[in-house]
Amino acid sequence: MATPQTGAGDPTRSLELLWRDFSPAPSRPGPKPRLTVDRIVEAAIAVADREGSCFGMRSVSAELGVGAMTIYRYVPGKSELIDLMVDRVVRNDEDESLLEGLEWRARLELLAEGTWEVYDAHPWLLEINQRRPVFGPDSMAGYDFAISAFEGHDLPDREVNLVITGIMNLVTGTARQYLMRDGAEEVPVADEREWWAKQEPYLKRAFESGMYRHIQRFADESAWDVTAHQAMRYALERFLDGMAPRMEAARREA
Amino acid sequence: MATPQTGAGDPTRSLELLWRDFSPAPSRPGPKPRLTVDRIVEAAIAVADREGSCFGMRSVSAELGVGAMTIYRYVPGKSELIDLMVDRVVRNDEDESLLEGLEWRARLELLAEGTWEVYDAHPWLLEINQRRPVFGPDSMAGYDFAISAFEGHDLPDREVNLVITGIMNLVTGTARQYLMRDGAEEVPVADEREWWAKQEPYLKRAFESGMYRHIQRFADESAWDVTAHQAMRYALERFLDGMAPRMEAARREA
DNA sequence: CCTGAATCGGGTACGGTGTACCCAGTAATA
DNA sequence: TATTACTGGGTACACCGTACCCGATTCAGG
Repeated sequence: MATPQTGAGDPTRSLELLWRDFSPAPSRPGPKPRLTVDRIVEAAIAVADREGSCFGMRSVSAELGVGAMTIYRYVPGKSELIDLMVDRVVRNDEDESLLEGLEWRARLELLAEGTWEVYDAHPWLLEINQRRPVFGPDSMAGYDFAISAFEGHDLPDREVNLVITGIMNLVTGTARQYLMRDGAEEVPVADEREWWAKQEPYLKRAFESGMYRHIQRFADESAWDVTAHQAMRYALERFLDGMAPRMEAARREA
Repeated sequence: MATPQTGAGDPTRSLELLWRDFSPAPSRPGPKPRLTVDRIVEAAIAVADREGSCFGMRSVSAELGVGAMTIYRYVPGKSELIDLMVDRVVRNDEDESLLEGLEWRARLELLAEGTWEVYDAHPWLLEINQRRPVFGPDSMAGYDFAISAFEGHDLPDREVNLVITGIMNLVTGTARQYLMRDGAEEVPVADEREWWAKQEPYLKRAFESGMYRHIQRFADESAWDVTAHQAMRYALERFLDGMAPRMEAARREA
């Protein structure tokens, strides 16, 4: 049984670490610290990526080759560490000039694809309670980019907000259904097909029972051949189709 | 730190329990069982609802007034119990005749609202790994109802599937962002407003730094006054707007 | 009726988690 | 050099899911 995470520890502590300035510390007595917060965050991400599901603090310590409790000198607790990991992982070093001249739709698609890629690379993100997000420099930059898609349009701020969260939630929701890894210790159940094969006899019996009238006509086997990314793109495209007339109406007359 | 769940234990065991028939058991030696699977599932749901975040097996035992290990006589483990809870919680006892004559759009909105209500009543659902879902009688009925929305239309099976999962993921994603409870032991951080107030000084400093050019023009305070349900509805309506022309094109000529 | 067998509920214990706490060693300051 | 703040490591605790064992209970067969 995996032990996923709640995220969002003491926000003050997290925020201090997220926005910490890097001015050289005044020289102080005592041994020089062997670690840095950045190295710990980096290591924790590596561990979380590798262990598939959630990670343990002891694993992070081991990754860094230090004692179990040492990292607590740098980071107040696991929740705050997760806040740091989240902000680190959404960092985007792409050259902003590449976006020059992109339409709103292309920009929002880019937003969705970028978010998708992050989830694809770091599925453990999907197990984190993202309610009450703690905004760090990189999450902020992400939101800033999202807003840039609406330049040249007079869509009300409130609606801009709704659109962005809509897209994010759509991507997150789909990613959660398809990308989330199993807990580390569980049997990997080989592939998807085997999973459904196990259910088949029960489902078949259910169909034959005569309840579930509509599902019955749903015979086309290939209906189920949907990749995670296709599902996300389909929902996204329909959503943007629905946005199009509104964006057109809000286009600022030059 | 809460300990959310992975769901999906041994699927065979879960399926056996989900689709167990209720023919009276042949009389066997040994004392009569004091509990039933149903009572355990019911109790576990009550505990999960009350404890806000995830529940412990010992709490379920206590709720039923039995020893810690007793429930393991009825249910193989926590994961399988969760599978049962999920199927129980999506049960819908509404009279199907109420749906008579509803258009596809109204039906899909009903699907979304119903799902939303389930999440609202049982936020712990949002912490469960729903990849590799185990289909029980009630999940099946839910899917059957979803498909019924497409009656009288010749939308390809594959696309029907995409639409349904799209809506479900959209609702789940939004619910996850807004409805998810904090872990039980964490400070409740009172209200939402206090949470953002804590972040404000940092965000303000960030704005003043001059990076984040776009977020800066985003001055309308009321832009953030969005309820969870409004966010869900907005995304849903745009999605359905995008669906409308396709549904129109697929309407079966009578 | 009695006896054997199967099942039940409860208790103990194990390995895992996050982390509070203490202690010895280190290195910059006065 | 003496002081002092700070570091890293180890131990220990409470909690989790649950494997295992044992005595009590109640049926089926003789």
